[in-house]
Amino acid sequence: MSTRDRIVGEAMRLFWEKGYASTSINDILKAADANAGSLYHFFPGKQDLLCAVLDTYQSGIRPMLLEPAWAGIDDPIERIFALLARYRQLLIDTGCTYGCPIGYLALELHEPDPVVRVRIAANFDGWVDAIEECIAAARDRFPADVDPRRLAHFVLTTMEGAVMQARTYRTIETFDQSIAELRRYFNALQQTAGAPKPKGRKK
Amino acid sequence: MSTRDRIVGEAMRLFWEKGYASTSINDILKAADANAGSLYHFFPGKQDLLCAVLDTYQSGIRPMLLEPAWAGIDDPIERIFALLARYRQLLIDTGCTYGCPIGYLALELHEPDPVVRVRIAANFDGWVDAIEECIAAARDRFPADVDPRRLAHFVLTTMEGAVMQARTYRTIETFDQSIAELRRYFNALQQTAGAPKPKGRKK
DNA sequence: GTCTATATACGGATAGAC
DNA sequence: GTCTATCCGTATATAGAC
Repeated sequence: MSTRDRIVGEAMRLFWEKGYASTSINDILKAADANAGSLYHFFPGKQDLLCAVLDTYQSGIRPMLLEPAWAGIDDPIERIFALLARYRQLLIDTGCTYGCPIGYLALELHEPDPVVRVRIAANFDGWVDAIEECIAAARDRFPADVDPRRLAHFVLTTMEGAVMQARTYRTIETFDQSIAELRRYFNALQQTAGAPKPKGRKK
Repeated sequence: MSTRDRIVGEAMRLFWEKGYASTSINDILKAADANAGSLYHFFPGKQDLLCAVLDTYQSGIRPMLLEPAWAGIDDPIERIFALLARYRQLLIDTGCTYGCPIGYLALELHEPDPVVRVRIAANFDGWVDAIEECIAAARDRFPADVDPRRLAHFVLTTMEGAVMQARTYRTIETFDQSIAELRRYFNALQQTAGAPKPKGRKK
């Protein structure tokens, strides 16, 4: 594994565990067993390293996040909740301390440089894209006026808000309850899908 | 206005605008037109000042947040959405940069001292209490198996998640859409309230 | 591309006169 | 309770040999 990859990987882990501001260049160097000269050879500064981390997250959404979460699950709606269950497991594994690394950075960096902000937004977009695909695949279970992308953003809203509370209360309870409410919302939407529009239903 | 109050007030503003870590003691001193000696006369350290800020937020929930938001609004469910509209206005007024100061701190402080974390949780609790009261006041509009506190936490979940996205995308659109989905969920719950439990309905 | 030593600034916190 | 000067650690970043 190259020095560059080690630096990016350890930075990714440390930004997640300690936050961006609280992680010093020295922390990263020690964890990656590298020297300052190496880091500044690859990156002009700390922020550029952050950009590399965010790019790595983005390109990892499908192979590292979605594919493991969706293995063996075919129903598109169940895939949504399987993804949310991954975040639940992440919280459980860390004593409800670490949740979504992107959401964390999104709030920690108050007025980030545009180069950083667009990358955070791109990560959210990639996540929402995946949820939207699931909803679109189950399109005929929902009322016609349900907007798949809007609903997908709402799933992200729920996940991030639920993670925030789990972290604050250091308990999985509020997370589970928020996901349960989201599930109930999905059920309610699907129940009302058939009745109001009995026109042109396929098959 | 006392020096102490000026220090707490400016710290509150700066923590909100720049974050806790990025706000230096010197920033606060300059903004409050005070000296280091004064600050350390009132507070042992920066974290104690943060605690004072969080206590101020908590005691201000009703007079500073709920009462203005609820002025002239009697319907308990409309009160919930009126409160959410306050956060919307906050985002609008700041170019979608600053949202809920508590949620911000909740994610910025990764592993905060227990003294800090319990104060963040207390702020969330106070907020959820208010929402729960609204839902409880409209209890008979919802199905019997709706848990008012659980649903109240879900409102907080939605608000915080929606604010996070508004900040990231620098647009009010995703915020509005998330609130619209929450409204739709509330409507769906209320529509199903009458039918499944026609027993002992009052009046 | 890797290493050590270091420049330079700023952080939180303190001392002690007034 | 207020003020100035300052300690001391750590931060990001750089210089320059290898």
